[in-house]
This record gives sequence, C-alpha cells and structure tokens, in this order.
Amino acid sequence: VRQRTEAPERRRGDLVDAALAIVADKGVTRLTVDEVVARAEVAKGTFYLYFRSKEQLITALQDRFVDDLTALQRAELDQIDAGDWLGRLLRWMESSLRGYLAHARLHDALFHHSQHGHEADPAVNSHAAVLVEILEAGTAAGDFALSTPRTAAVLLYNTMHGTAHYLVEQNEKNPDVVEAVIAESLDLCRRYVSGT
Amino acid sequence: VRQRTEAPERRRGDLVDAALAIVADKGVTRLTVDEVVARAEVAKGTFYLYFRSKEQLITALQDRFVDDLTALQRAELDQIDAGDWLGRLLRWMESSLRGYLAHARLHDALFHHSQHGHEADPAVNSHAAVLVEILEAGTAAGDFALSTPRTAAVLLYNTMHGTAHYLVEQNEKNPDVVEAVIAESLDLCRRYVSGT
DNA sequence: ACCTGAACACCGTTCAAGT
DNA sequence: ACCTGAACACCGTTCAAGT
Repeated sequence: VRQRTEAPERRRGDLVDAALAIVADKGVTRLTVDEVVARAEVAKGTFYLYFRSKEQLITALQDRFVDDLTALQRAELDQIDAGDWLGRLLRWMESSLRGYLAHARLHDALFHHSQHGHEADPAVNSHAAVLVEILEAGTAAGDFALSTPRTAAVLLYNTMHGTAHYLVEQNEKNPDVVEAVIAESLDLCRRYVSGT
Repeated sequence: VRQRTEAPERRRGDLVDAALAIVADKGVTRLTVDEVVARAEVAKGTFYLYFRSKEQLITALQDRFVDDLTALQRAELDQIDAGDWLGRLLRWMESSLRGYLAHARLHDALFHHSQHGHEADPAVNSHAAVLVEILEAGTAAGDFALSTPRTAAVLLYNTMHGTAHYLVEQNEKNPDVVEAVIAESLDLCRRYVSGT
C-alpha cells in the first residue's frame, strides 16, 4: 500500500480546496466525501482524520466564506472618514449587497441547501404578495412615500422573515425582548414608508 | 401478501400526516422514508406512488405551511379598516412575526436544514458585528435616532441578507434592476436611522 | 504519527410480483 | 388499479492493518 505523508495543515488545505471546487460546481447536497478525497488524492479514511463529518466540513467552509467577506468589507469601511456614521452605514449596506452578488455562485452553493429558498418573490410567495398589495395601494392612496412599492416589499419582507427566524433561532423566551424587537420592526416600517 | 386499498387522497393524507409528525419531532434531515411508511402503515414502495421523491414531499410540506399561514393572516388583515394602509402594513409585519414565532418549531424543522443558520446574531456573525459597531457609535454621536441600536442591527442585517439572497435567486442580470434595489436599500437605511 | 481502503450501516429508489 | 417488500445503488463512517 502506497502512502505519502504531508504536513497536516497542507493535507487539510488540500481537502478544503477540493471541497470548495466541488461545492461551487454542484452544491452542498451533491458533494460526496468520495469525490472530495478523489480530488485531493487521498484515501477515504484520511478525510476523517481531518474532519469529524461531512457536516463539519461544510460548516468550516461557510465560516471561512463569511470571514473572508467580512475582512474585505472592513477594509472598505476604513476608507470612510471617521465620524461619518451615516456614510459608514450606507457603505456597509452597499458593499454587503455587492459582495454577496459578486460571490453569488459560491454563496448560494454553500448556504442554499434546498431549492425552495423561501423566496421573497411575490410571484411565488403568497405571503410576500400580500405585502405588495398593501404597499402599492398605500402608495397609490398617497399614504406612503415609496418610489417602487414592489422593491420596498422585497426589503420589508426580508426584514420580517430574517428577524422572525432570528428570534426563533435565539429561542427567545423573554417576552420583553420579543416585544421590543416587534416594536422596533414596526418603527422601521413607519419611518421607511413615511419618507423623509 | 396482505394488501389494503384506500382512497388515494386518504393514503396521501396519511403519508403527509406521518411526515409532518416526524419533521416536527426531528427535522427534515433526519426524516427517513422508512419512518414515514412505518408510521403511515404502508409498504415502502407505496410512498413512491404518491411522491416522486423525499425532496418533493418536503417541498409539499413547506408549501402547505406557507399557504396555511397566509390564509390566517389574510383573515387578520381583513379586520383593518379599508383605506388604512399604514394600519395594514403594521398589522402585516406584526402578525407575520407573531405567526412565525407561534409556529416556530415546525417552521424551523421545515425550513432550517443546517444548524448553521446564517444567524443575525452579532455574537457569532462578525459581519453583523460590524453593523452593530456602526449603529452604536452613530447613535452615541447623535447622528442616528435609534432607541436600541443592537435590535436595529438585527433588522438591517436581515434586510440586507435576505435582499442579497433574493437578487441572487432571481439570477438578476439586469444592472438597472440591481442598482434600483441597492438604491432602495440605502433609502431604507437613511429613512430608518434618521427617525421621524 | 499518519495514512490506507475494504467493510459496514443506512437509506433513497426501483421493480417484478401480488391482490 | 393499487399495493407489496426484496433488491439495488449510493454514500457517510469506521477500523484493523500498513508504513
């Protein structure tokens, strides 16, 4: 039986590189340990010397992705004048959106397990469609100062959905916290639709 | 070989009921077709007479969940006076958040495949932590009118993340659309932090 | 100490055979 | 027409044996 011995960090890096290439190509679900070890040119058992499970590998890739993006973004934020907080906020929002778009393929492959992604698209999500109706009617009635109600609906839907998910994830039992988050969400709605 | 013949819709319903119970108990990933058919008291092959795959079953369960919640919510919205668009918007936001919380267990079990849920929690997400820094500093400096910057960060992080995901999902190539969504996101930030 | 790969266990899917 | 369950294929994980 042939055997090579490499520096452990390098072996691990080989496995990570192989996994990243496969995930980018076919997504998390269709990645197999067999393919990872074939690409990294190691035996199947070797994989389990470096990762506890396939799941842990995926988590490691996700963490690395977020860390890389955050590092890039911090560099961008440092270009803003100290003290210009609105400028920093706007830069944070814009560079986050652009960063995700730029790395869309990998991001989707890494995080988007199912194909049913709880889309904010009102065309397929009846829940979001209700929101579009409200925002369009309210804008037509002159109650809301929105230039594009449909886009506004996408934003607010995501604010709601992500925040609900966050509360669930935190397993938040404290009613005060829950109420505070809800109140703040309503505030965001009010301020946003009223314009400036 | 013993065999029972039931009305097809009833068989299908039995399978759905069994699957729902299992998903609520142990999540989508650990649901097995073996367990579904055992619980529904049919043979394994029968499952594939009613569903093309395990994946299609999950999608059907998810669709039913969203539809049920939307129906509940429409009823709530109909209690608001016609013409009170801000009232409807605020009710939409509040009842959505409460609806998700009330059905948190099932919702999470159905939609939350991995355990690494891209949390908006600044404690574990360095990307969200940057936003907290900005909002807290800007509030301290008197530039932002936010009562709880940390909560505001959760909201805006989710606005950003969900919206980015939406753009990716739509596979939006048209730069005009992308720019319009980004501009609207920045507008939301401005209006929100400036207060009313 | 690091690596190998055969063996195992589990589970989604199919299909020839039953009523 | 509807149902069965054994058989198949695939893949994550383990482990006794190799250098």
